[in-house]
Amino acid sequence: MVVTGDGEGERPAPAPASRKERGRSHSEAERKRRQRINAHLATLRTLVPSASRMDKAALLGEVVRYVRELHGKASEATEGVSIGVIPGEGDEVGVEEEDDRWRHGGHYGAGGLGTDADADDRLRPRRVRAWVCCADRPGLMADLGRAVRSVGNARPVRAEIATVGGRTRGVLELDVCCDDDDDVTAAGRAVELSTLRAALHAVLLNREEEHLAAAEGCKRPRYTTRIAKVQ
Amino acid sequence: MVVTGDGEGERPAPAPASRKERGRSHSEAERKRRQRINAHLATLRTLVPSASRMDKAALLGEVVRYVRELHGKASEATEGVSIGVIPGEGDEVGVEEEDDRWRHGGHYGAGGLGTDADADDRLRPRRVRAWVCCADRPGLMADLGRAVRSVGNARPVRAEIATVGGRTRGVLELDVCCDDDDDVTAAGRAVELSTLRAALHAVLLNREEEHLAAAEGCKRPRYTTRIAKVQ
DNA sequence: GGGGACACGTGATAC
DNA sequence: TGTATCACGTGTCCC
Repeated sequence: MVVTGDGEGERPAPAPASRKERGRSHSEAERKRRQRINAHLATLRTLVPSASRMDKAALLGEVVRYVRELHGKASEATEGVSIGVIPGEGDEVGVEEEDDRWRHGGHYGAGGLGTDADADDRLRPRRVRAWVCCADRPGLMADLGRAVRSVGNARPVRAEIATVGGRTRGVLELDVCCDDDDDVTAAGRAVELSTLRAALHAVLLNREEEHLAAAEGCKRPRYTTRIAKVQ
Repeated sequence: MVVTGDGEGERPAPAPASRKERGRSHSEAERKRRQRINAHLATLRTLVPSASRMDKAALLGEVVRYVRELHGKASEATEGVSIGVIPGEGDEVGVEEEDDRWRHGGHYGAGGLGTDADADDRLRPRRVRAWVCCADRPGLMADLGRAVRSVGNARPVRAEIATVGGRTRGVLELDVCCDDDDDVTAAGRAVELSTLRAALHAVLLNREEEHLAAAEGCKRPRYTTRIAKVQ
């Protein structure tokens, strides 16, 4: 407890400026600083998707994830232009869950405080990467969009579509979030993924002869790559 | 100071659980929480460019700016398909620096605490937007990538390339960062930009007759659009 | 009660 | 010297 009297009874008597006054301006400055930080935190809460009603620490974790998500894309674009999206010769469709999440260069201090992100790993939306490679055709984009929407509460995070020589490859990254009381069981997750896979397979099967012919007509390699963020 | 004895001398005697023990576990948990937050903060410090050696509040401000930067790009892509990237009829190349930076919806609290991000505005990487519009041809992507790399320490943040009807437009956004003791003079900045511009001009001039002929051969417009949905 | 999360005031410390 | 930041322990409120 702070002594109620204003006099400097005993003690080393640190300064001529009344100790009480100093303490007051001090705590006031500290309060200012705190609310500066919290203001920025509140701003971040509005910026980062689905970070409302989050713990302060969890919010920061989500911000880390979000920044990594975007930051990673940028450096990926560095390598020329994302060769991963270049379409191959064969038709294919794939869906995979990325659970090797951001384990690069974390360096959470030297000490033993590496357990901070373990708790909310469970509740976090899981990153799913889906791709399809087939002959290009008009309406392919729309079909891919439909495929994405076919799986419930999947948030498209990023999409790349490249078309070269009439062949198209689309790579989608989704956050499949199980916000509320959805089934987070392995079975529930699997059915969502298979739904997405089936939808993409439908996209693949949709190629028609006229489109094939059209693709034949244009031998010249044609790139169209697009890096987009959807929130 | 807390009384050193373990006994509950007088006072309301709050609980049968030794008060000292409770306080210890309490402060311990609080410390745990603190270092959880700080760990995420340290991670953010490594993720956000030029945010090392920054005040905790300033760091968060920078994070806000960074997230807004990428987030803004995302919502830009939302409008259907970023019509800005649709190629026009004439060949052109451009380089411009975006200095109207993120002055939208700041709302840094109502008070006078709006001065925290002013200091590091100078050291921050500047955003450069470069574009080229020409006839499509194989290898255009590679050439653009080369053009980007031709200017030192330029980090590609985002790239869009759209090809329609044989005409291609590529828009690149770069962070030209002057981290260490590089020349931040106006002359130094100008030479970097002109280097980039020259490289892009070389890309533009590279169109050859065979590519033009090839472009004639494929009349069918080829779109690459994007699913977009923003909350 | 017990645990988590937050704001607060305070001592230490750097420029 | 004042004026920043930071970590710490504590009180308090809410599941």
